[in-house]
Amino acid sequence: MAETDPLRAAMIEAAERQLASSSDHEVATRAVCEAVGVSQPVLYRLFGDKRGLLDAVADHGYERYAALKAAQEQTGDPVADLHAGWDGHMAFAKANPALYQLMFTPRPWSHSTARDRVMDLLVAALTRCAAAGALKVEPQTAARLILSANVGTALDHIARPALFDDPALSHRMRDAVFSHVLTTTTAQNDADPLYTAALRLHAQLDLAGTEALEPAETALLRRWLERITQPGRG
Amino acid sequence: MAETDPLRAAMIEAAERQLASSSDHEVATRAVCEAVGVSQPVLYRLFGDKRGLLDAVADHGYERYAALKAAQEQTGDPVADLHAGWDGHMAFAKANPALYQLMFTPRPWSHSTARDRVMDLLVAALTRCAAAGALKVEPQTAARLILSANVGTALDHIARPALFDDPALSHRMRDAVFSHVLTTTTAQNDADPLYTAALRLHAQLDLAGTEALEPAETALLRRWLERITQPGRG
DNA sequence: GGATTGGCTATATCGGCGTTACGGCTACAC
DNA sequence: GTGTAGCCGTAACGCCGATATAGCCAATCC
Repeated sequence: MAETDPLRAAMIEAAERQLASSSDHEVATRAVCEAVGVSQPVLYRLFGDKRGLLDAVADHGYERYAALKAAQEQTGDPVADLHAGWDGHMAFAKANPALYQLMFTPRPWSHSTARDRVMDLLVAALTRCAAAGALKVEPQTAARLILSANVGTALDHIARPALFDDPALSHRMRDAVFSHVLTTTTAQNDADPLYTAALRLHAQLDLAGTEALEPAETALLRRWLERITQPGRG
Repeated sequence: MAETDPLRAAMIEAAERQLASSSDHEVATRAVCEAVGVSQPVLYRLFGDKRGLLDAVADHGYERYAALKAAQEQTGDPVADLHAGWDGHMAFAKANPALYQLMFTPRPWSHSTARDRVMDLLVAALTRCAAAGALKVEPQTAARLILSANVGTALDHIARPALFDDPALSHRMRDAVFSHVLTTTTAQNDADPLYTAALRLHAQLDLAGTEALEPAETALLRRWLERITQPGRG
């Protein structure tokens, strides 16, 4: 977090600019060096490698992504925030396609944590939904489903020449995944009330904790709840 | 289809081999040339460009993909075939991750038609479902949804260190998307009977055609059906 | 039958890339 | 003042994609 090196930040921004403007989504170390007026060895001292530079660019992209999300998730309704989060994700992908691919497409030997941190954000938003009793599955599982669908839809959007039927596709996918992850809002679909109640309590413990139980007791309770919501782990 | 140039095929296979074995999912034109015993100008004569070679590798990957699918979709039940198709897609991605990314990840300036042809295959499978009255939306829309979800899930699978919970995630996603695209098999969910009947008739016309109407009449009928199933297009 | 010509090949090369060894510079320690 | 340690730029290495050039071989034509 203490990213106070101005030179490092300048090189990251230059790299991101060149990544966005280059026609083949490629960036040359020489170009970013002479863009900020330094020579190549400083790049290798700061980032160690070209991959290190790209990882830093991806992490910087996460910072912007997180800032964009923090400026938006303010509603009291967590499922409304979840819907807005999906649309914000798609907007981010459409606005910065090259950076998006750098962040969310699998790169070999990548040490960037952008994707994992995005998923942490999503898990947090989903935990708030679970605390409100709106989640049918564990937040981790739901997050992985939602993020995968979001990435797939965004990459499809990037690959196409940006045809006309964009938002319809995205919203269709969003509804499809959400309806398999969220409880139906109109009629409280309690197919397995014990399961959903355990999920809800677990999320509440994650969010606020409790002072009524000792820490050891709370930990044991969490394990019991996990055994209810993850029956396969014995 | 008349791909009878053995040298071209050998170079494509060499490139695919090196792509799969290289740690960074990269391939060098020099390496594929000396792997088949020719020099670089023949590569540029045959493929014009490195991108041309990669496009050819991607298209060859589609050939294997299509062969794998043709050897499998034999059941009389089209929705069962659709489920098997999803699982086959995931298996293909798991078996050849580098080739999969080459085929399904957006590359700038790519002239490969692998992704489009995969979607054509999917549209055909979905048209069979629509002819059986099992589809709720147009085959094109359903295909784009399914393919996007499939790619997103497969890339998530590739990015992760291949943890344990693989098939559960994939099948969850599959069920989520399919249930928003297929009619519920247990109870014939005819929320909009006219719409679904129009879809079904359109698919039947695509599959078999009709001799009861003149060609011009059939064409007009198709346009009417499309106006029913795509009310936004005026 | 021998010269010619056109297609195809390999050699050699160019410019650019990622990466690093090396020498010089500055700033501080004693 | 002198030694020293860290930092920087210059220059170079090896690899890559792409190409100009020259040689080869076979078919063709007089």
